[in-house]
Amino acid sequence: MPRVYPHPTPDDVSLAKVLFALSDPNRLAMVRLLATGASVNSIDLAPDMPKSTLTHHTGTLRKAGITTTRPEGRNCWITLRRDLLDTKFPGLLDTILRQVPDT
Amino acid sequence: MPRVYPHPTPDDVSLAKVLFALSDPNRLAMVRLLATGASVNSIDLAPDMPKSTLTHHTGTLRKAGITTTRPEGRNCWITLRRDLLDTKFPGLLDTILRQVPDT
DNA sequence: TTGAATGTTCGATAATAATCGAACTATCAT
DNA sequence: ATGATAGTTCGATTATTATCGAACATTCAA
Repeated sequence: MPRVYPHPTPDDVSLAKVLFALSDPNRLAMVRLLATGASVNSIDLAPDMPKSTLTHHTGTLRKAGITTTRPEGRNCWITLRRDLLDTKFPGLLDTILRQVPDT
Repeated sequence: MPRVYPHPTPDDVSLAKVLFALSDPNRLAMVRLLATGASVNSIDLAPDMPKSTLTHHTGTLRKAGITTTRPEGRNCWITLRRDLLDTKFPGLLDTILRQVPDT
């Protein structure tokens, strides 16, 4: 049975959950790596993070509506849901990605 | 001894903490009430909330750099730190306040 | 088919946060 | 002074989240 990753529909995406997901430094760093729009192998989002912790964070981002997860072989390709986020929360992503990582 | 409310300097305000503070529905609702820029009596930010819980949330917003708290008599006047937020995270507040409360 | 690699799930634990009553301080009105 | 009011602090409890090892499933390479 292949792996399946549910993604919330736009109506199910709430601002509070998006903000919460982005408020974790680990996840914020992941989102920055996805800023170009390219698909990134999940393992490259946090190479030094324990596997189960990585799964936790990628799942949090996905369930919040921030990312898509596409399985391919043994890997997961992660992308930003820019279209959804820009439509639903115009400017939010741009504002957040404009920040330098530390601030 | 009069009450004193420490406010973080701009350099001490981090995006992650701001996002976290805003990710709570109660606090997000408070920020919406402050959107006009007017000072709001703290009690009016959540009239039905227990006092100690209200103190907790107003303190979280203040320590995150989102609001100012100015004591006057027995009351506290709360304002949005729009200047700081717009300078440090341009567009963030506008984006968030543009949203309808439920989404 | 065997073994290695990737990711998930489960379970336990630690850390953090939310909630709120009670006691307290400060302030104001009378 | 006395009492009422607003807000804080403290402490306890509950809820949520983060972390991560171990066992497991899936996929791929040899």
